Amino acid sequence: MDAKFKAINDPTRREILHFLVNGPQNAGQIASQFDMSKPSISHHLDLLKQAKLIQADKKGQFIEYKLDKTGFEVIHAWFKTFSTYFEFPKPKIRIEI
Amino acid sequence: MDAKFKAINDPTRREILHFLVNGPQNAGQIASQFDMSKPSISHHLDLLKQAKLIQADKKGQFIEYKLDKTGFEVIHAWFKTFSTYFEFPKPKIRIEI
DNA sequence: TAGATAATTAAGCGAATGTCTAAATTAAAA
DNA sequence: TTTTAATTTAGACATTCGCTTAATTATCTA
Repeated sequence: MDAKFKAINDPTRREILHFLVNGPQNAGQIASQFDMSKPSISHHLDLLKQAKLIQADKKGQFIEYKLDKTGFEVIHAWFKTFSTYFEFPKPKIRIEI
Repeated sequence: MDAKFKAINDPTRREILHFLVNGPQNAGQIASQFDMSKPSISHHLDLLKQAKLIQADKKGQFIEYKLDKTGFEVIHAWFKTFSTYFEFPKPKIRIEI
């Protein structure tokens, strides 16, 4: 639990998560999008992995990262504990009969 | 944005938020539920307030705190940017005609 | 097998975080 | 008005965090 909130606390890590919405990327591709050393990005990836917000798949010499539903669901569940206090805006639906 | 993620990163602050789901409480009442000094709790309340996750209402000598929808909606919106990648479990609805 | 490439691990350092005690502020009560 | 109570502000200190460079591990290729 702590690891997940810690993971999303950092802006670089949140940006990594957003990049991965467009599909899996390997560590080098991710790092190339930041003005930051590769070891730093590697460390960020490690924290995201520990939080189960991303998954790592080793593909030969490369390591491919993608979003992991597991961690997101846990955060989402925490968030929903506040829905008794106030409802969040929902997408409108329309039913025609 | 950063302030909100920072605010929910700390376990004490998350616990404060949960206490306030049951209704407003003043600073002393909140502090009494933690094995921690009042100034520390006061500081946590300040960070939650800056993040617009809680609101403060001065009532005479007391200060009453309650949840603030503003901040929660911003976090919720961030979270929803990942819904294109995977859907989160939704409550089932049933329509009878 | 030797060399090059992808990525992580290790070590170190300044900045930010969370906690405490002591002091200050504000409002109620005697 | 003096005292008490509720709360915050200030200052100090240990821990954690995010970053860097250097070293290590693992894999591919010539």
